[in-house]
Amino acid sequence: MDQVNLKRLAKELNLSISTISRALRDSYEISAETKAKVIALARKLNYEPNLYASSLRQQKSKTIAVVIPEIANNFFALAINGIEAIAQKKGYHVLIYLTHEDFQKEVSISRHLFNGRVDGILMSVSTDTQDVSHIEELIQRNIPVVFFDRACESIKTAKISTDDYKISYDATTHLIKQGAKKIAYLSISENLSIGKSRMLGYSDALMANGFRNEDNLVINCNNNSEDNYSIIRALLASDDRPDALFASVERLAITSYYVCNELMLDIPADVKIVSFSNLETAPLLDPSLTCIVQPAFNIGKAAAEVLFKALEKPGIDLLSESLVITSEIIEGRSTAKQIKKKFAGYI
Amino acid sequence: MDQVNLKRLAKELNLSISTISRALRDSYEISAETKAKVIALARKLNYEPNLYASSLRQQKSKTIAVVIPEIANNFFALAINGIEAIAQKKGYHVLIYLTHEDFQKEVSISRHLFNGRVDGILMSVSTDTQDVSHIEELIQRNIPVVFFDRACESIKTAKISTDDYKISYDATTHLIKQGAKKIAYLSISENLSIGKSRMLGYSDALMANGFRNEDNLVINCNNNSEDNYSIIRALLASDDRPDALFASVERLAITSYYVCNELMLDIPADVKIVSFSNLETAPLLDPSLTCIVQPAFNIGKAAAEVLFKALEKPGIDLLSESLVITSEIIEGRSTAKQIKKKFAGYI
DNA sequence: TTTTTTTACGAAAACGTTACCGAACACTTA
DNA sequence: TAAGTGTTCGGTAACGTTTTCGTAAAAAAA
Repeated sequence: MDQVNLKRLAKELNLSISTISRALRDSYEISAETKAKVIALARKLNYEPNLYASSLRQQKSKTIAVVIPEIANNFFALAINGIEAIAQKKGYHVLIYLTHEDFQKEVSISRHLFNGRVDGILMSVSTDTQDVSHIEELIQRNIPVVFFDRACESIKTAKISTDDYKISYDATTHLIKQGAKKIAYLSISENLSIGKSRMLGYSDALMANGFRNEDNLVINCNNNSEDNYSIIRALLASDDRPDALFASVERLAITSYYVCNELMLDIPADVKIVSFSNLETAPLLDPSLTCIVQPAFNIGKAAAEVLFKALEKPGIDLLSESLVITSEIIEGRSTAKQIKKKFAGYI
Repeated sequence: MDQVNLKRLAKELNLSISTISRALRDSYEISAETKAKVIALARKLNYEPNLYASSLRQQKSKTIAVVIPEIANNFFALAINGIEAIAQKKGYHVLIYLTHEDFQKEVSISRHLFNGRVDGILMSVSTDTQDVSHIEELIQRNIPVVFFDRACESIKTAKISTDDYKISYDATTHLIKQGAKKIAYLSISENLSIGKSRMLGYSDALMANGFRNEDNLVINCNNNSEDNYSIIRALLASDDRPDALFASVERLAITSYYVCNELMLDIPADVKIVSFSNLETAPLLDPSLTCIVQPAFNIGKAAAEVLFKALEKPGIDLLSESLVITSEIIEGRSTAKQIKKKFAGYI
């Protein structure tokens, strides 16, 4: 019996297990001196409560899950940072699950969470999630789910998103102002709510600026980076190639840079590029990239805060806790008007 | 009673709880037909075992912890990817804890893990970890710990690292070959084992190439990015500034790029830069960055594999499972010999 | 036939914690 | 004095699972 548990403490102090438990939880039923003795011994022996026992007993785990498509992506990494900051403050543990944009994996992960593994879930769905019954089942089982960034519209719960429509509209308008005549939109998925909003912002901006319907040039990319390279290469190698790209996610912009390098296309003279991105090095790229920067850390924080609100007040109407946080366009040389000309200290 | 648990299944099938349990675990004591009935109902009701109950009973949790300094860092993000790949294959859950390079937080996290919260731990220590008693206590409590990248030398357990000494030696030699006369080493911590190895590789390479002792120019940076900016700015603004920087971690290289931009210093003509880095955009930077690329994904995978080996065979000698994986130098223009001259398609 | 073995299941005890129900004791109040 | 009240603690039943032990009934061996 070298385990440090309540029984061990009780035996050493000649007290009952329940007294020890209450002393450690600072119950009013225990005298100050007893509490002091118990706490002193607990500290001395490095007592840590067995989370599994107390979770089983209390039917709550002090743990939340974060389900995201990928982690090698600045947006999600920063969001996790925000989530973790709140969770650590609240004394919660954070489980990370990666779907790798695979719907089946997302379902399988959700099923693992069906039975009280976690108290709540923060989720950004994968690109090919259409059937949402696995998420509905979670909610039915009283496990609150809060979406951040990528949400399922049909599910009535909190969604922490950014102003995707407006900022896409603005970014497209920016491209037009900078002289772009033919703008391609690089899409990853039409299923995603954010995909829809972003694409709509793009096409509405085109219409508002006198473009015609046939100018709506949506290029469907996917989750395979080699495929995407081919797709974008084909696009930019064609005779009537666009003179501007609007990348709906960061990695499509990066791929576009590589393609431009290979095809010896000058950014921004031949092709202007704007992208959703949280790249720390965006200003250091050649040329610096015009980004739509989402406040990833704050999105994570906000999502976590809403989730904890739901955990503290069960039965709260989560749908009405939805939040829209504004993004920001950081201009780089990748959408500059003039012929490319470099000088140090730019940006 | 809308909970789906063994009792519920037992009642619906008129069987005992233990029979249900054994049927689901495919025990030889249960007839094929009973098993079939149980499994069918379990599937129909979306039964998922309560992890807390079984963890409590079995004294193991099918969960591992990953303790790292930060997550908004490509190296750690990729390492987690590797870890998660193995964990998901083995049916394990992954808890992420961030220390934010704060020793106290590392201790507090470790203490949380003292009592069976996880079956094993993968750890990359924070820069200011010197006292390692919290880690030793974990091992004493029979929780295997495997270090990756940043290890504590004094602790006798598996360390998955890269060839830091050799690759630093090579990188420094490369700088010298490219014409660098005065090379500064940007350090984050002398405590860290990897810090020591990297620094030693640097200084040994200097000595081997006829540099003198006083050429050993080690600049101590820290975890505050503003501090680092000032430190590097002071270094590069001085009259006898170095003509090359060896950044021991990625973010110091990025900061150096920003400083060079501000001071209008040309990379590589005025200052050459080489850095440990897993930046996906390194070849796209202006100029492209010469990187020491650590195989982050494989390090994570290898560390997880060693940990699972220990979990499957308790009592294994972890120290002898240590592994050294080789890094690779990817040359960019940031260490080019010639005066800066740009052409498309480079790299 | 009787005895042993095998098959297939049930009862119950754990795992460590929390919470409900008392209960002894001192003290106050009617 | 009797009844109520507050304080401080112990006993015990859960939480859902796994596992040891026991035991009927059926099958095999004697």
